[in-house]
Amino acid sequence: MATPASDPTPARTLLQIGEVAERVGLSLRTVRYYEEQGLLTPESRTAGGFRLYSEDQVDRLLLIKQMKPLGFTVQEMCELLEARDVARGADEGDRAAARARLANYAERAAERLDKLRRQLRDAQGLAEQLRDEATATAPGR
Amino acid sequence: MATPASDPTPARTLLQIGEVAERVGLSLRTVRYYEEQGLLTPESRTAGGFRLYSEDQVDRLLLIKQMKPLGFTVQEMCELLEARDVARGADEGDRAAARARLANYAERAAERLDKLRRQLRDAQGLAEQLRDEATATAPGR
DNA sequence: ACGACGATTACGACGCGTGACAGTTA
DNA sequence: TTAACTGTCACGCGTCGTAATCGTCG
Repeated sequence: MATPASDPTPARTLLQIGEVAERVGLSLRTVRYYEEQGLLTPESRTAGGFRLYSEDQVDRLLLIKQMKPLGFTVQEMCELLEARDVARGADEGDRAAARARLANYAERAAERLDKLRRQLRDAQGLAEQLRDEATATAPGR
Repeated sequence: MATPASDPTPARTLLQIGEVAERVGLSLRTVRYYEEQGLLTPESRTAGGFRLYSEDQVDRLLLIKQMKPLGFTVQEMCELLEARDVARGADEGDRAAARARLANYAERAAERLDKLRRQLRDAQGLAEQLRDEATATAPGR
């Protein structure tokens, strides 16, 4: 299933960093930066050292990209993803704790969402107000 | 008019920076920083140099605070506010151009809004997903 | 003259990347 | 050969925090 021990040859296409960056819409530098910060490690490397990424990792990067607007720092995302990994892992004991941490992050995400929503409302009114002022043939005088 | 020459004593309460900062919810430092960047100049100063702000300027600061979430840089807000000032000003000729610029900013604000909305949607799904993973009694196994 | 408040200046730090470069690999 | 990739170091930007030192207000 998720971890097919019966399939020794991982024939899944592995991409190198350029492909990945292009697909996700990040620069090579940024992808390496994220790695440096512990956000994702390439699944493997070529003999020569080229990074090789799986499709899952591309998804992970996309996830990261979606998370940013929530105002999470790289470090937070790092911890969050790590918790998620554990929560999906095999170790029953660790999973509970990891899920708790995940819940914690989920809650924070929800808070950020609310904040975002409020900001959006404010900003919406503000944008309208701007438009009004811009298009008013003559101000209130 | 806007400048009542017949009222020599501007009895409007002027606040000094501490009051202003507290009301708006910014630090003194930030208020001074905004001034440094050209966002707002205190209406006047005491003989000794203390900054004095009008109520209008408090509003302006609140406006600025609401604008930030839209991703405008301080410089952009600076230009925007300046355009607004001119658009409200007396000079008929300048007003047209200023309103055009304002419209430009309004449009950009609208774009940012859309972007915000999209991000919000993404993030919303993401937060749910997180919650699901966190609360799942057992993952898909 | 006292205590709260403010001015100015300057150094620093955090978060998030972005070059630039010289060497290696495909 | 050429394009893509490597690691490393350092830099920049925006947004303030903080502290020192000194002046002002009532």
